[in-house]
Amino acid sequence: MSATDFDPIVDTTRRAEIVSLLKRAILTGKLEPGQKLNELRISEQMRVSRAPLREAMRELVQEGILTSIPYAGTFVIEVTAKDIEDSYSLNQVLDEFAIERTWPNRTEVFFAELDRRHAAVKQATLEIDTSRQIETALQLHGLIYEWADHPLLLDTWQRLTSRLQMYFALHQRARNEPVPSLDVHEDYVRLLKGKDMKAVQRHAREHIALDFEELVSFARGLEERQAGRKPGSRKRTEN
Amino acid sequence: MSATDFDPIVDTTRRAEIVSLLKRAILTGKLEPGQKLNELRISEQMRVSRAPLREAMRELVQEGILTSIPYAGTFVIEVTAKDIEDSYSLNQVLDEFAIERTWPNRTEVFFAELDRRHAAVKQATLEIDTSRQIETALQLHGLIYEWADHPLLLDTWQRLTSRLQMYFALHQRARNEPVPSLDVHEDYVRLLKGKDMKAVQRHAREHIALDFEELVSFARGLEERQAGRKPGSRKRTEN
DNA sequence: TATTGCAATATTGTCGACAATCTGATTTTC
DNA sequence: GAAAATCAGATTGTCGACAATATTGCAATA
Repeated sequence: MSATDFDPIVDTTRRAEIVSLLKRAILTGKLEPGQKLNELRISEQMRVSRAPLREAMRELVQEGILTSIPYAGTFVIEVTAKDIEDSYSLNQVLDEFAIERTWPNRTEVFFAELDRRHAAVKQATLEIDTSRQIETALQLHGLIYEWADHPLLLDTWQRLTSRLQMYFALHQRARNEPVPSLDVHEDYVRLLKGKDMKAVQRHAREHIALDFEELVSFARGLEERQAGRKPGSRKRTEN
Repeated sequence: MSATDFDPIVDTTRRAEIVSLLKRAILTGKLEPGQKLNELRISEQMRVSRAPLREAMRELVQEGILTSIPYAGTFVIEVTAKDIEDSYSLNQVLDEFAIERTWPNRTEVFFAELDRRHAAVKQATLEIDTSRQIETALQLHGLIYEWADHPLLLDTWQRLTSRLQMYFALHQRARNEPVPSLDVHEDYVRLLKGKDMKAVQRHAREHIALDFEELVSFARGLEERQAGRKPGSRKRTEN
């Protein structure tokens, strides 16, 4: 090994750029659920041809945040209360597993990173940009997946995270307040540093349940409003 | 609602066609791990332009069975023993959850389908085409996911299944025998019809463990042989 | 009036060609 | 002779144009 370790060069292809732009737009709620993505318009706005845009969209379809109907269009996924419930229940299962796997890997570096991310969460609560709060909270949460030494699990969770981030952003956008539960992180971090693995698992189960409670009821409200103007199943065409 | 319910029209786009062709080729082992996919060659063989082919490849990259390096190429994923172990451990976790979710949904229709798939497995053992055995076994196994009423879980499992199918196919291709454990399915089906959910979960944990044991040791062998000629990290170039 | 048929338009799917990048061999330089 | 520079070939990434398909509005019809 050489004296210094270098990170791999960033792959700078238009496609990758487009992916992150689109993803950001979707996860922050700038592109609303159900909205159609007009290829020509977007490619013109981005000053890019449709080829890399379409490839990027294929990726996001497979990632689960877009859905495509041949010859009809590609749309941001709709969000139902059941979607959120499902994400929640799967998240519970994965969390428990991730904690189990990460448990023996908690080195000093781990704890340092844990503190760093926890601080970032607390910092974000002071900022104006509410989406930062979601982002930092999810990053704190993701630590147990990154240290699980289980790429497949990490990948699975990241896919799930995309949806979670979208749900939280939607909620935040509708009401103008962040999802509650901020001091819970204190307990979470403290438990992760402790010796009782089961306690962390229990805590993850319960504390996250709180956040979701709010989300689900929010989604139910959304659905009822949607159901009201459902007949016709309109598709929005803007951007 | 009309008198009869119609299924949606099949979407027949070249891209979708290509996806299933490529996927089949990879999952049956016709395309080997590490192998590079030459876009021009494949597009000519399929009599298709590179655009839909590339889009199809993007999907499979996201699906996790291809990996792409910008300006270098797209390759079939390599298979390490750890990959298989990880797939196995995640599968265990998901199985337990799927069984729990499916448990209350076991209607008569479920049992009928269970028997049908079990029969298909037994049928496949008689056939020459060994890949059918893998396919039917995985389909039997997938039933608990299809009946879990949890699209996200199903999606997650299907992604996992792609890998599993690939692993089994690799094993089968190297040695010329199927993975053992055929009568285990008898117990599995019987338990699924019973009243003890925990028993099914336990059984899933243990019986699947057997299959994987063989796979992992097989992969270890592969790795050692690869390690021997590793220096240079050669990439195969044939189709 | 509701439904069907048809034309016009918009949008997605696909193609062939060009540009950017990598790879490997050859030449140059020390 | 070995390392660096250069160049040709091959391959991937991107582009603009065309083909296939869906949608919309209006007229025709019962």
